[in-house]
Amino acid sequence: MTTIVVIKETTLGQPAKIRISQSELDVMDVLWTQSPLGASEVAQELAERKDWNIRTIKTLLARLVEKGALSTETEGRRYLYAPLISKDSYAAGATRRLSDRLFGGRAAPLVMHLAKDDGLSQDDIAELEAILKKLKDGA
Amino acid sequence: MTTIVVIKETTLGQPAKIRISQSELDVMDVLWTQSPLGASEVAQELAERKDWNIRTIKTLLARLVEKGALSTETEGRRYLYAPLISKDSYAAGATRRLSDRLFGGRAAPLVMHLAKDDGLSQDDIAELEAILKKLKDGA
DNA sequence: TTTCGTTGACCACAGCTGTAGTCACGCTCT
DNA sequence: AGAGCGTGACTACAGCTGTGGTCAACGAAA
Repeated sequence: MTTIVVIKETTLGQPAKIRISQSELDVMDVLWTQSPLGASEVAQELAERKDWNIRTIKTLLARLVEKGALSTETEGRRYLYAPLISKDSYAAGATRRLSDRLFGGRAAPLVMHLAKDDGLSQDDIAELEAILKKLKDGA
Repeated sequence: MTTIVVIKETTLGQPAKIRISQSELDVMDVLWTQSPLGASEVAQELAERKDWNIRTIKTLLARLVEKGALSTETEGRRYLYAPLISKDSYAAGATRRLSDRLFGGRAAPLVMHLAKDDGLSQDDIAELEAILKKLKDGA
């Protein structure tokens, strides 16, 4: 007997290119900081930065669930939302895409852009040097 | 007599947040490499990478002109297109936005993401170290 | 001169995004 | 028991994006 195992694409490689829009990212940020939260709690957190109607936030939450970026858990008659993808992995993907797309995957020119225009403080520079040292030793 | 000089917003600060979409960026890339070019020449360059109908490319060119990302120059009865914003300045803006949005403007975590996942070769590391040294000396 | 291919101008249309509105349902307060 | 209010489900709608079609005009080829 032959067993055929079908692996969904979404389980391979990148976390299934979920596209998160700008506004959606604002919502994700809240839940990356603290989760799970209900819609109104998310709204409360966002209120400081965004002047959004609660419906707008609910729409964004629903879209994120639909896209597979958030999970829901029922609590009473409402949902509690929590991220399904970590900020770290999202950031890694976004960074890589930018680097590939604009700099042919090379990090140096990217860092140079950050450096220009007051992008890097002395602290940043020190921190980067530490990272590089570790990388060199490690590899 | 008083002379009033009106400086359009677009001439200040950032190059007037022109939003360039993914596909549009592919077109810009061609013209950043070589310009000015007519639509069919752009299409020819893109043909190697993209399977786009010439109309699609013309639409993208038109939209980029409309957005102020490209200039046109008439040659006979066709246009020659050329970038109005440099790849460098676009890349700088995109990098800064990413860094601000995802890493609170700090470069270090960004570089760490590049480092993970085989993002940095030994050459890259050496290059970055050189950049950092220059930055430290310069500042 | 008739035909043809190329060009920009304008149009199309579905999916994504930003930003809500409406609705029915079930708690909570009176 | 009735009135509000918060909840998710569904709907709306304009602007952007991806992708390409139509059309009239013009220059080249036959």
